[in-house]
Amino acid sequence: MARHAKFSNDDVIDAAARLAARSGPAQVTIGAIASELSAPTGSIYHRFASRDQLLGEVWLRTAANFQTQFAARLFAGAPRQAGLSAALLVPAFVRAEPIHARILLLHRREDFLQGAWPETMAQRAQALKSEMDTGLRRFTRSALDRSDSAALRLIKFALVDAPLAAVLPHLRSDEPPPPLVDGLIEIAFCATLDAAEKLLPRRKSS
Amino acid sequence: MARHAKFSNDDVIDAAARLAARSGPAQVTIGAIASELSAPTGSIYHRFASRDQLLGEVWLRTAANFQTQFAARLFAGAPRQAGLSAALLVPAFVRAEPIHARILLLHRREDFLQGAWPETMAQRAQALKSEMDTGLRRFTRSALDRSDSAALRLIKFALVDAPLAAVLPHLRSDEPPPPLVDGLIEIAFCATLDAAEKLLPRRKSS
DNA sequence: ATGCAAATAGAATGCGCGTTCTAGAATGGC
DNA sequence: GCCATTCTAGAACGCGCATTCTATTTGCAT
Repeated sequence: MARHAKFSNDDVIDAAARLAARSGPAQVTIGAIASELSAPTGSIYHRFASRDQLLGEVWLRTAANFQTQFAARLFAGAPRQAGLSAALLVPAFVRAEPIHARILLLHRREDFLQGAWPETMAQRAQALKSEMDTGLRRFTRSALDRSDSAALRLIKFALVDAPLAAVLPHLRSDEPPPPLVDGLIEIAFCATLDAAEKLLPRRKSS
Repeated sequence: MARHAKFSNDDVIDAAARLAARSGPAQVTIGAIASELSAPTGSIYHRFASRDQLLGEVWLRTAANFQTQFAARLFAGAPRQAGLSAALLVPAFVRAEPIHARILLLHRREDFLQGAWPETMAQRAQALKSEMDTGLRRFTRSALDRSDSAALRLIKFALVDAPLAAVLPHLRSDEPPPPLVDGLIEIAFCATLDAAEKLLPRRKSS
């Protein structure tokens, strides 16, 4: 019925993702994507209604990819084991998919879309966020037998914040994190969970 | 001899800093600064040769401010005490000067000046970086009696990366970090230094 | 073969922002 | 009081980029 697309939807997203990972979302101009693909600028708009739609898609696809793996690890086995495995996903993800990792961890969501997100994408972003929130809450209950905000904060530090911190310098220099990084994450994870069990009384909801 | 300046050099930097902290360096346009000051755009250029010069100044002033305090704490007393005190400067700085903290910790240096830094500012930035590097190296020697890269990486995690991670969620939501955050930082700091003393043999330079 | 749907192709448009330019006003030394 | 100097004031310019518009091409259904 019609001419075949030379540049697929994913071709465009991939090109945008490469640019974003390399030099940040601000450098992802329609012109830059076009020349990365050797395509004319107009063709981009046959796939995406606007630059915002495209950049939002880049971010959402990457975030969903990471969160799926994270959630899978978080509930595979005994809490302590599974939690550590989830925490160690962070450096593993950085090594396996440095482009996606740089997109997700090196830039803030607001740098992709400065203004408001298009309605349907805002919903998808919100869905990802609640998914992560309820996952962490569920994990906190199973690991500490509590779900107050202090317990949640501790778990989030052990599972997300500390791994991110350990990996960040290597993301910035764009080199794979050395094995030592996994050690740092494990140290922080164990120390935080030990402290949580020691300091926080169980079965109390402050 | 001449007319008095209505807007001082620091007035301009402060206005730019407020805007950068509130909505990121990309939103710090000359027009935005001007309207923040109720000044005409032209006046900005009587103080700074270009937007790059101004934004660079914002970043450098903030970084120098933080680093001075950090270095002071790092060598005030016994290593373990002093190190913890330096690590805890991070949340203290966020509470005391949220604007400067957001500028320094929430955005990357490259988001302030995308291209190359003006020569003299590049030198000042480099000087700050080496100052921090040698400070950390000196601290590593005094705390662990080593200065190989593994020891340095551990110390940097305990002193910089982990505190940053603990504070980051609160910077994003623009609320002062609760006291619990100091606890997290202390836990990570002590665990990392304990592990370093246990795992790394002393007086070896790998 | 032929027409139409859906692409490619890239020039044209409009806008936002950094920077510069022109005018007018204040200040202090003479 | 007058001049040189340095500011305020804001309009004007030019460039880069998102978006749109006008061809032109392609391939399947008929």
